Amino acid sequence: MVTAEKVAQLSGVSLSTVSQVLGDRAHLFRAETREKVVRAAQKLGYRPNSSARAMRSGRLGAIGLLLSTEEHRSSLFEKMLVGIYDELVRQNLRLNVARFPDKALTDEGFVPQILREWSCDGLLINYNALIPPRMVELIQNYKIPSVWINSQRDTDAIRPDDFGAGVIATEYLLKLGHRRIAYASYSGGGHYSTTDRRDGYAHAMKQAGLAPQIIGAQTGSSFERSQRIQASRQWLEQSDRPTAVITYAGSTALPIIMAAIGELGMRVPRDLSLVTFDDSLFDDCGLAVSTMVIPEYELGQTAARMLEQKIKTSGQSLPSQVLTMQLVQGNSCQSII
Amino acid sequence: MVTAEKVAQLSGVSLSTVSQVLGDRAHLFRAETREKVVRAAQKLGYRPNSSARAMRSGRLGAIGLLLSTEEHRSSLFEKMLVGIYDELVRQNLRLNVARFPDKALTDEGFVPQILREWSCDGLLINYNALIPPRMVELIQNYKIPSVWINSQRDTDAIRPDDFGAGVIATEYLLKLGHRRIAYASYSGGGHYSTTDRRDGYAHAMKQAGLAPQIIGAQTGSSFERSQRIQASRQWLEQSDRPTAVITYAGSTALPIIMAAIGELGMRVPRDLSLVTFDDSLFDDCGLAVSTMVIPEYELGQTAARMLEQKIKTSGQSLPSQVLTMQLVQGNSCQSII
DNA sequence: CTGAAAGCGCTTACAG
DNA sequence: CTGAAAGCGCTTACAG
Repeated sequence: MVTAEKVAQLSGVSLSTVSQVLGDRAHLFRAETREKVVRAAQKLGYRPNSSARAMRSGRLGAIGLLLSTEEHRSSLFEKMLVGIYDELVRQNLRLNVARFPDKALTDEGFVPQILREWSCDGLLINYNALIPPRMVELIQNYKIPSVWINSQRDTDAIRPDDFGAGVIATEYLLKLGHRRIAYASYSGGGHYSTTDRRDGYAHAMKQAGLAPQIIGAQTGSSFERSQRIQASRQWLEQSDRPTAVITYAGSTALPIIMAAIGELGMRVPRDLSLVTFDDSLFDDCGLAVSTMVIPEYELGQTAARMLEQKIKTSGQSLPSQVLTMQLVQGNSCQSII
Repeated sequence: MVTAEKVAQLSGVSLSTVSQVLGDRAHLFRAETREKVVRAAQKLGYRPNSSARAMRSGRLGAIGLLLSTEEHRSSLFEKMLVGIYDELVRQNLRLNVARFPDKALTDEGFVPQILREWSCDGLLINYNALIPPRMVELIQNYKIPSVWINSQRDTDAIRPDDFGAGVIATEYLLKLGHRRIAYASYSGGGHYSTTDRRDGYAHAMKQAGLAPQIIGAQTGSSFERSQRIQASRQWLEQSDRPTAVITYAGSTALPIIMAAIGELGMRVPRDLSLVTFDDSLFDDCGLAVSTMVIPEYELGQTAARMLEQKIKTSGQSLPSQVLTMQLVQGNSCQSII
């Protein structure tokens, strides 16, 4: 193992000189001394031990990202991760990823190692589903500065505005002249977005004096993938079928498209207008579906910023933030006026 | 900040007693002493400082995962991450994620912080595209124990057997009686899998005395998503169209399905058999496409194991591993015998 | 059965 | 302009 001590020996200066030259006090030393030290460090492949530094500074130089093992949409996940990471790089912080099942946390004895040891300056907590009470308790007990991602807490949380997005999507289709607008969701799940998007849609419909039409799984249940095309076909075949549909996610839109185009000979957007939610313009199948884009990158980035803030103020509470979603237009909507 | 010292004070014992009771020497102490210490630690919310421990042990207790910023399939990414993580938990290791663009590494002066500082015991390197020579150089220079994921290096690497999977997929369709089997890829990219899967297919075709038919983008180029349905339609309309197609990924299969089913009124598998590559059975659209499954979880898990091995033997070289892919059957293939 | 002391690798006042 | 020394929070041989 190469230590600063060894660099000092090789370059014939003291340990503290090495530290200062390689740190932010290089300007205090003669060019000659600096050169000697830098050359020796390079030759030996010296890398300062981050633990030693952390001990001195009292800061670990890392934050932890806590993930549930419950299913979550992975592309979302990656973009958020990148947003977090980019912000951390700016602050010279490392990113520690941890992950454990909700179930483990209901067990009284279980304390995950990221909480048990002091190895991060703060925590980003990304639980798409419900947050186990015991987790909140553990974190409060240990007084770890934390920010909750995708959570509806009043403080120290950040999430996208799912309700507002439901409204925006609906009003967009209303403006195109649609009246029979449905909302479809084939997956259940305890996350608030499942209800919020739907409620935003229903709210906008009622505002326009129209009756909401909800298609698909109710909260908690979920359609098997293999049944989704068939289920879509059923409601698409009815004579008073909607002229436009808002889908919970791209994965909801796909079987609907398959049923409409493949089985019933319909065209999009000629016979059916579509708007979906996703993390970017949903065009996996070659057809660009107009999308309410979840700002995953910004979510991650802002969460990281909030956490840095909290770490600086040793855990002081911050007001929660709600990020607006934007509609990105594809080729899946048509005016029927 | 709560230190072991404070726990010692509160419980009226010495610092070293606290350390030993909370460590793995608890059995050496009287039950009464143990209780006192544990209670005090709990009351104060004591968490041992991992840096201090790391300094003593000479091991950081963490490994680093290096990611390229170049596009990669995100769901793959998540499963691999989980495989890595599960294995690390078993060894009580933390996971540090880092990420930087290939371009940055061509810059002579740039050394990413995960390499510049000594903050991990070893590195998992996941570059789907080409590995910048400078990165290899940096890692060798610093003598960091490393394992390369998705790389064709002879040592210290792990990857799935893309060539073999191409063969398996083709032989499966041959056995079902297909002769006009095509291979389709709409994306380019420098990764070896692009060529290996195709070459495996071509190899199996030639073995069977048949001429390979490659459809779509050649290496390096890539079809825009919006053109993929149209492109698919073109080759599907020809009179001698293939009866079966192997696609590079699910994202290649989707527009083909859309063109076949939606535009040409074909059925799968009646009029066209499909096999694809993906990280799990590809049924996004409600139709289960038979899939050569990339063992992402095992890839991550095994890579982590290899790295742990290397860390123990202070970086000694390990032979590379190649993981076989399995065919998971959906409803997209039909015998035509 | 418990405690005093050394030391892991650094940084930073302080002395010269 | 450079160096000796203290100390960050732990663990572990060693003494008692």
